[in-house]
Amino acid sequence: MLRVAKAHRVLVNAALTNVNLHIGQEILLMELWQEDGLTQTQLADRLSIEPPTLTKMLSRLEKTKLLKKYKDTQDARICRVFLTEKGSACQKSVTDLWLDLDETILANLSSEERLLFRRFLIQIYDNLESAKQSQSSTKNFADN
Amino acid sequence: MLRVAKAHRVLVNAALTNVNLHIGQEILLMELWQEDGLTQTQLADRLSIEPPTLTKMLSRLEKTKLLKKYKDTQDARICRVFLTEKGSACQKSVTDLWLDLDETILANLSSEERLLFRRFLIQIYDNLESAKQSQSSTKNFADN
DNA sequence: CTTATTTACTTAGCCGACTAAACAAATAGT
DNA sequence: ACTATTTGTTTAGTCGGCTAAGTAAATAAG
Repeated sequence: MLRVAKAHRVLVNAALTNVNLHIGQEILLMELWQEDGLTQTQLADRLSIEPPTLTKMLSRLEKTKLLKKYKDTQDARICRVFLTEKGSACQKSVTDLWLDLDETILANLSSEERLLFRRFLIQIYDNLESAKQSQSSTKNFADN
Repeated sequence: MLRVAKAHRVLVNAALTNVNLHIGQEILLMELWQEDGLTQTQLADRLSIEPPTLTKMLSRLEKTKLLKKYKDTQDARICRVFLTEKGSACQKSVTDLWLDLDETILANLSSEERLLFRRFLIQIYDNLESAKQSQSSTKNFADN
């Protein structure tokens, strides 16, 4: 599975260089295409990354003028992230690229098989999540 | 699938900190446990990583005294990588950890389902590899 | 009202991954 | 024999990921 993930990563990376993006930046943009003006905390949550990682990514994306950060008017602690025109513009090319890759990945698999594979992935994800839960709870226990 | 890979990574990482290893270092050590004294090129090939990545990893593992590099006596360009006693010693804890995680991942899946899942993964891996092939061949074509 | 705590984000520093470019040693061409 | 090329590794610099520690603003507690 690790090999699959790595091979996938390599292909995504190669495809993204044509759009002048680095790997990881595309899924951040995808969240914004779905909902613009998100808080950094919301973004970090949806991407399952830590806040410091997000800070760096945002500053780089801001440098390439794909997005902008604005302070919230209600709460001065909060920064909201907005797409620029350039950021909105590259949506189609990236989603096309993504759909293409999805199709090559799942070639030679019937729709039943794809569904089954998806079910397995969900099961495994749940297993991992519950393992993480029990792990962190024992850690909290040790803290007392 | 990306979420699964990421969740997996998080758990591996948490487990490895107990053994004082960083993620990625364990699979490098696994290759050496299987065959000691490998060339850096061989190692990079087996890990599917680029030589510069390996150089850094090795220098860090050498700093923590888990392995040593020696120049080949036949060919002065070649460096061969050998485990130290400390490097050999942590084999059991890591493989145990790995087997444990494998079991938690695949919980609630029958052996038939596991086999099927494995088949899917192999199919997808092949798809990715052939896509990479066609991609690099068009690139070579463009170079002429 | 003043202090403590929580919340949102940033900075510093480490690691794995990459590319591009350099370097050194062995081999091939002439 | 001397140059050119290939092969093996390293250096420099970028990016995504993390933790630990810090800052600033909002809220809770006294």
